[in-house]
Amino acid sequence: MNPALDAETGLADAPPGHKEELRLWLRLLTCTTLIESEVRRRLRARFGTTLPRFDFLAALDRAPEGLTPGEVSRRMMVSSGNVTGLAARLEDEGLIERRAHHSDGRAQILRLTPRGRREFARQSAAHEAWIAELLADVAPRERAELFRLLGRAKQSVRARLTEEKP
Amino acid sequence: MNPALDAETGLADAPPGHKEELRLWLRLLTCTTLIESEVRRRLRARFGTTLPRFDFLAALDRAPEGLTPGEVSRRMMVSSGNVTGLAARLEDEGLIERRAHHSDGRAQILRLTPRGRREFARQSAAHEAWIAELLADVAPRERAELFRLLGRAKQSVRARLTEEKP
DNA sequence: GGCATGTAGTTTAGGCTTGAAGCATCTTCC
DNA sequence: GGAAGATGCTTCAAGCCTAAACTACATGCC
Repeated sequence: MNPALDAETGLADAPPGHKEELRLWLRLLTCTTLIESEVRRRLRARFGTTLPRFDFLAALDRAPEGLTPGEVSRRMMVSSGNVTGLAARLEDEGLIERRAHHSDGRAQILRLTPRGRREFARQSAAHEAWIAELLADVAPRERAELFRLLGRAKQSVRARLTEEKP
Repeated sequence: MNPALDAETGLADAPPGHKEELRLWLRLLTCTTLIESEVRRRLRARFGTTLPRFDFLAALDRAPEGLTPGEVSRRMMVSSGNVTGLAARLEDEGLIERRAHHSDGRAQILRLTPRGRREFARQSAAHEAWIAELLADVAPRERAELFRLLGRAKQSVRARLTEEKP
């Protein structure tokens, strides 16, 4: 796969149709960055934790029977090496625990400890309220439309990704 | 199981409207992450560079007179300590150069070198094409609407941020 | 069984990122 | 002029993140 490199785009003053997609992408990125860094700030200030840790607990919270590190890696969309490090820290803090997999000798099962579950419940409630607060000025109808259009974008991107690794 | 947790999503109870904002946020984050990690992958594969470096060059490319590190920090929305490190690496690679500020003894001016400008032009053309490619399935009308709604979201978030630090 | 191939996790080197502490310089206000 | 505070930048410690190399186990095929 080779995205048709537009010959005319080489110079700064070239105004091809592409510019619009670029502006859309930059705005998407700005929105995400603004929300994400505010959430990081608050997680740190209120709970002394970080977004990756929060996301990790969230993944486990949704799977009461536990998850393998590989599954956590896929759900969080991060590398498996990253999961190894995060899991070690969370285990040290007593928020998660490891068990051997019942049938696969290579795998493990990670689960929230009772304390991890309690901690996450507190954090999660606050987190949900923060998001609602930050997006309060987007009317319900606009939110629904935004959600739909983002779904479209997601689909568009995913189609291009799977295309090139068959 | 914690009775305060919703059985389906594992998320804590909250006033009814909140779930929707959360789903919107998660989708926004997924979209951004998908595009961003694909762009990182391609920048690495094709140009042996990284997204922060690319963004840094982009900021300087838009300012022919050069920028102070502080200005770069604001435009990239990253900490000033971060800019220090990136600038050092880019200077080592000969892509940017530093000059003393004409009037402020504390400040500097960072500018692209000719080589930096050439490098960025190459990368930028490819980057723009990638974004257009990834978003190709979003129709022009949908793109415009998405852009507008994201503007609304951005505005909503920003209003909440400035609110609390007067 | 036994080899080839694939998959699950870990390790490692290197880069990115932040918040906080620190230094130098600038600005303001007396 | 000079003190007090603000601003620009760097340094530092700690954590996040990835790709690539590696180990250990599993599975398929003969």
